[in-house]
Amino acid sequence: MPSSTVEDYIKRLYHEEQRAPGTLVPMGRLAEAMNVVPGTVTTMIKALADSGLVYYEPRAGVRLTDGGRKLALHVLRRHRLVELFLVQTLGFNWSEVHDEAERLEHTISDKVLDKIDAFLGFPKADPHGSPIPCAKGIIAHEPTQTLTSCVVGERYRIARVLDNDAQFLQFAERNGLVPEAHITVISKDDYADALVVSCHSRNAPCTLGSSAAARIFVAPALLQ
Amino acid sequence: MPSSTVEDYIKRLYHEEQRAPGTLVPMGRLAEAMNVVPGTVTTMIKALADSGLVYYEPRAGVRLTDGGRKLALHVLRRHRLVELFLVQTLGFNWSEVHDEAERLEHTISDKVLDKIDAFLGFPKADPHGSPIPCAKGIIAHEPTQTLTSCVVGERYRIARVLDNDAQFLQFAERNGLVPEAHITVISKDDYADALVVSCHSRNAPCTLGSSAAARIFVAPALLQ
DNA sequence: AGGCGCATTTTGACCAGTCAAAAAGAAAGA
DNA sequence: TCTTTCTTTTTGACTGGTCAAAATGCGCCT
Repeated sequence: MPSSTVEDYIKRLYHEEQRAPGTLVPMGRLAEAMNVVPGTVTTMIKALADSGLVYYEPRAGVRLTDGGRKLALHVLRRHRLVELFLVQTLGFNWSEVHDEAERLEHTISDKVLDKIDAFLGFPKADPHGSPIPCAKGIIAHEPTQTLTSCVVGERYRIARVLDNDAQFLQFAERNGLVPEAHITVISKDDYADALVVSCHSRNAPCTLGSSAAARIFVAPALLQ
Repeated sequence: MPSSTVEDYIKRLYHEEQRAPGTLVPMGRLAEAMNVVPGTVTTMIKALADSGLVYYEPRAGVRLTDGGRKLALHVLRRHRLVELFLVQTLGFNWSEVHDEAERLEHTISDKVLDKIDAFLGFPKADPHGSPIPCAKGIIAHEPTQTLTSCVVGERYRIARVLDNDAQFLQFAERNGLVPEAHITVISKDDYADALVVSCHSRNAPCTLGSSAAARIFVAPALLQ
């Protein structure tokens, strides 16, 4: 059984890989993501490489092996099912559940996980729109286009909102920026580093800085 | 925040104290309960004494302080609410949930715990009949009489079945020996170390050895 | 009182995970 | 090519929790 520390490294590494697919993740980046000093990462990654979860190229970086990816998706599945469960069944707000899930994802057994999955009706996505990997470790395509690269005037559908900042999630909810909402970018100002987005079924448009806009992923609008 | 190891020591100590109220728990007994060697317990108990959770008398034994008891009851509350939740909401059998709860009890936050408590309607007891401490750390009186000390021929109500052995729980369930069931001890044979118990609302009586009988706690029968 | 047996404590060691700080590589500029 | 700078690795140390085995203390029996 991998320790919860190991699971955390693997999960982080998965996330960092997503941000720049096909490249090795540098140790420094992983250290920052894990909130430890670089030396600690070097030590840990060597151990993970020995146990076959990652491919490690000294002084270049690190990448998940197939086994590592499988573990990452398993952790992600637990995380996202727990998040949805907390929101759907226990009535939590979507901004509160990330930290809770961060701890619970390491202690939920497969047996409990399967019961939760069935109880929720085998859901496809968590409350933030992130796809839930299935038990076999297959995950739906995660959208890659964010608000920052939207064409002004086009209609889009919000697919996913990054969940690691509770404050931002509260802001997003207040402004109707939630999965499945349809929106249009009204204007974009590259110099001010900001854009104005109008949420269909809302009156007041709202303004986002680019780092906030980058947290919102979009997909093509549904017809009509 | 106490580590989950600390919580485990405190919880075990609470259980051992229950078995012989008012006396110091010897280190050896705690070592056995925790499944570690005695030296480990000595080290750990010294640390717990330093942090004020236990009173430690060298070479005599150890006992919870008020602070320690409060923590123990908090852990117990988590354990029992989780057990009930797993049975009631996720459809687990009462024999499966002990081990799951054993891990989850250390990662459930107060926030989640309160939600579960409300979701279940502020229950008073877990699926095995053990009382659930309230949020303030007050626990209902746990019954002390077991099947072994029942008067032959008298009617009793099963109050609680110890939950630490899944096999036994399955056996108990098969024979109707569950909380709130009314039973009568039909005969007792001290030399054979066994007794025969008849379960009201069942046809066939069943035979229990004394160590099994000691796992079943009874209370006065409800009137007719 | 003297010694025996048993529970307990001490000692030294280990593993996982971490940090601080020194050492080593690599890349890039002059 | 030489030097500077930045990242990465190494080294030594520490914490929490554990074990094995030796040392200690206590009660009890004769």
